[in-house]
Amino acid sequence: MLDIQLLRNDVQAVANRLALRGYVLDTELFASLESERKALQTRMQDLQARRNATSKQIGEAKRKGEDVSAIMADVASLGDELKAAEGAFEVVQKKLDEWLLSIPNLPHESVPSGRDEQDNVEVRRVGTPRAFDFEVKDHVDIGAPLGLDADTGAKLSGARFTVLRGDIARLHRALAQFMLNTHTGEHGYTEMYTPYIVNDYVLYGTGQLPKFAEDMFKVQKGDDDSGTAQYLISTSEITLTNTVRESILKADELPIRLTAHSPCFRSEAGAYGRDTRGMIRQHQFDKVEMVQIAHPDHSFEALEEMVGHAEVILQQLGLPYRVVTLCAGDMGFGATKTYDLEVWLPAQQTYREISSCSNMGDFQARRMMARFKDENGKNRLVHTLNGSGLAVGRTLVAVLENYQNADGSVTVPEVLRPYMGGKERIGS
RNA sequence: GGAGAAAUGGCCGAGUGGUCGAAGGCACUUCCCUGCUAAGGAAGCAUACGGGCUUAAACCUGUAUCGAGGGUUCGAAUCCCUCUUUCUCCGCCA
Repeated sequence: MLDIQLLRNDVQAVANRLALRGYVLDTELFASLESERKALQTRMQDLQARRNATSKQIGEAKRKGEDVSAIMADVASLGDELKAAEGAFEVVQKKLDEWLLSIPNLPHESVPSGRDEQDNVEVRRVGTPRAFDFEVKDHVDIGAPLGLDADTGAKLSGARFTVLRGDIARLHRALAQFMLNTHTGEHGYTEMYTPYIVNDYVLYGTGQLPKFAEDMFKVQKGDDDSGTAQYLISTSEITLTNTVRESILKADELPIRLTAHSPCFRSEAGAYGRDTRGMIRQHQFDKVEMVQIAHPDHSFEALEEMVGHAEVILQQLGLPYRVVTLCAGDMGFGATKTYDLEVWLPAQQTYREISSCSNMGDFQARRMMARFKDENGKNRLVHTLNGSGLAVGRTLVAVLENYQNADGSVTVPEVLRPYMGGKERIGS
């Protein structure tokens, strides 16, 4: 959520920044809602002040044993007037809030302009794609004999669900363990285990709601759909970031670095027909997530660091990748700046997203009311960052494809062998 | 699922329908006093939003907030209803 003061002070500047990401800000709507709000709020507060003053008078008069019927008659109609004013104010305030919640974040100055992924800017390439002296297979063909079982997944749950068995299931687990151990052991993150089902207001905090309900899985207890709506998390960014909601942190607690391994559930509405083959795009996938709660003055340094943390995983796994800065038009709703890490997939002869690291600025903090007491004792909003470190399913895909051998086996990357009982290859 | 108890500021804790944004204590900040450690004294110390003033802040002023939402009332922390959470006991359960 944007700071409404920013809009009040200079709507046009905000509109211009938002235009960079292809968002058209309805400045006229804002102007009319604001003037309405102002008039109604002033009126409501005046009435409240009058009510309070009169009530106080009545209290004093009664204490002295005086007759209060005259004053009572005076305020007889006040209650109704006040009720009407409050009602009208709430309607406008709610409209204003909803509108504000639907506006994406402002891109940082360092973000390249552009419409879509065509305009993203490559920052660096690391590692050299391996030269194969045989015909490479994609992960589906390599994985099938090793226990990657899309048919059983479909039988149980439908398209975009996969069953893993045997060594390949273990390799999948090994990847998550390795990532988690690296972030906790080397990068200073605290390991977290969090709920996979969350209340709807939590999703307002991180920005999935109100706009992106169709991307989520909604759940209910038994057949009871009354009460607070609940959703499966689409990323543990949601739970990790919201751990600081509605709290006032101490400045010396920052930055808070949290990591978790969790499943992620996404409906993939609007992705019909895309990446239908294999494990690239699933309704359920595992991810090791990194979240930082940062001091606003240092959040962009923290972003660079976090990208580095994700890169370490790729480097240690020996996977070639590149880093791109997303252009304004390709960034997610709440981001001020985003780097994507893309891993080399030999079967597709291309780099595919495996991690996305974003600085959300104070956008989520404002929605969550997450603050800290600064050096002067003032409460300020924190900045929040999140990044995949990494998407486990896609990392599995990358390992299978990059480490495949001519005989159909797959070499286990060295750093994973301790997690695989010392095994050097699977499927031979 | 059943029965009962509870929810007040950073923390503890008082609160009779009226002068209560809320006693008191702890913690914290500033100052004073005291020749160390310690102790004593004074003041300050919630959040959000509106309006005024302002480049801005400070400041002044108003409103709201005592788990949440409704209601009764001229007036609610206090009375009524619903919900949430926590604790205790019983049942069920990985």
